[in-house]
Amino acid sequence: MNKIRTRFAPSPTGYMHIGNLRTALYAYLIAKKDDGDFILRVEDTDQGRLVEGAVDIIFNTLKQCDLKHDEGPDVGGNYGPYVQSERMKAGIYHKYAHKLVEMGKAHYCFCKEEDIQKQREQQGDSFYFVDPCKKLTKEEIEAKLSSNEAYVIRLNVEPEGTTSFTDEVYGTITVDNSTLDEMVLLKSDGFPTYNFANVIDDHLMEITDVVRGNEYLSSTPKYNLIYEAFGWDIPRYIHCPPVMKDEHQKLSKRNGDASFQDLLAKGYLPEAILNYIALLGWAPEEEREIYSLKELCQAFNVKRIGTTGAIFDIEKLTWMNGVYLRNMDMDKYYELVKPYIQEVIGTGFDYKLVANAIHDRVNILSEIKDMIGFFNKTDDYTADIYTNKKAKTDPELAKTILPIVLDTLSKTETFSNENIFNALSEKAKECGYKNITMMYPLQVALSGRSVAPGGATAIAEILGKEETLKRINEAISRL
RNA sequence: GGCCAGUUGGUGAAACGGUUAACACAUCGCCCUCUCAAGGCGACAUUCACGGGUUCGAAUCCCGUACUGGUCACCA
Repeated sequence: MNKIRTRFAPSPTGYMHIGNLRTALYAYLIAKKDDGDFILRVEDTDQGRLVEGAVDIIFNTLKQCDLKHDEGPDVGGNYGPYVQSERMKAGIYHKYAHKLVEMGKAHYCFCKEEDIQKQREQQGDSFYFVDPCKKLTKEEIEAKLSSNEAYVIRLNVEPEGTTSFTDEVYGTITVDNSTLDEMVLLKSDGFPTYNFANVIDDHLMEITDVVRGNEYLSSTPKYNLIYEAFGWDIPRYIHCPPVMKDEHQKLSKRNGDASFQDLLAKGYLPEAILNYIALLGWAPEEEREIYSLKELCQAFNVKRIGTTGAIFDIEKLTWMNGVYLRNMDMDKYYELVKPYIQEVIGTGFDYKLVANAIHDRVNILSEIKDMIGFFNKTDDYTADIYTNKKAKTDPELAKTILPIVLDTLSKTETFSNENIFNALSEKAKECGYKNITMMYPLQVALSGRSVAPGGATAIAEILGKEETLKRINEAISRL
């Protein structure tokens, strides 16, 4: 069996959105599952729609996701992407288009846009373009060519019969040839159409498995006609269901929907994003959802790709991101979280202790900011937040509790979480309070919040004895 | 409009003719607990878009209807 070769073939027209990335992921996984090759090819044949920097975004996104491609032109010792506009300069597409004309499988067309429009108006809904240029004699064509008349090259298609192909996901699909038009292969600006360049390159690059979005499902027979015209083998097709924004709309860059870059900026991890999107439209055999890229390579199976659009659910991604953060090696976690913590509280506090305090509650990195703001300065609050059902506390009780806490802590020598906790628990027992009745007012005094990360004693440790006592005093004076 | 495809809970989904219709997110309870989380436990689709068939038996097979999406470019 030939080595599996897949490719990701985006056009550089903007940001990389999640649906795109998932297609890249699937292409990668399909190749890597069988130790095959993954290729990156930029399809920039529409010069009008190019977006500055889009190639870099694609390139960097794949890099950040660790979706490495296996070959490409040499760029400073690394593999760059194949770029179709570069390949065009070498005359590849031009050559193959003209070869098809020689073979009698394609023809020159000199029609203007108005000519086609006219037919469209005459025929109405059941429009099928009949190209008058097909009847041109050799001499007429030569004459037009030598007078530099603009032309395109169109594939010859007989409108009789049917064409069918088998997609690995959607099964066998048959269409009427009368629905297939004589598509343009080479545009009048000399560029190949996407369809044509795509087929030529897939063949030349020996792509065995074409992985792409299901919007190409209905044009696949047209591609096959090109393969057949050349007498080339048709690849396996794997059309992926769309990733949706909601029930009706696909995820798109135009609406500013979740792009990979946006998610990164919000503090989602590439590994978590990849893991999550793998599950949109594909289901593993095992009852498990957390997979590293490597594990995904093993577990992936084309047969389990679904056929329905999947709605992108940021809540589940958020949960999964939290799982990654919690399961991560602690040193790695500290490094990751350090800049977010220090951005808010500077270097005055031990960032590792803060990191520990928020470890179980951070799902996305951008949440950290709001979580720890009170370390700098106690939040503004009103006394009514001392009222807590579970702790059975209220502002009145706080007036008696807080001085006890102050007294206890001022006598605590080694100001560690454990020591503080033990001292306070003991005191609580002595006074006949539940722990929480002591702890909750302390938390409020230190943070100004009814909800704070880590627990009151952990906060006290981080703040240090001096600051802790100061804040308790302030709190008492406010009551 | 023609053609192609899809339709299991709020969401991702499993099930390959016979199960109480898995599992996960979300939601809601309870437990644990120094708040919130995290963790543990439990609840949550009398039903698989609808209507007919086939079958002892259908979410699973067949037909029709409805709805949704895709596609009909010198865009990808």
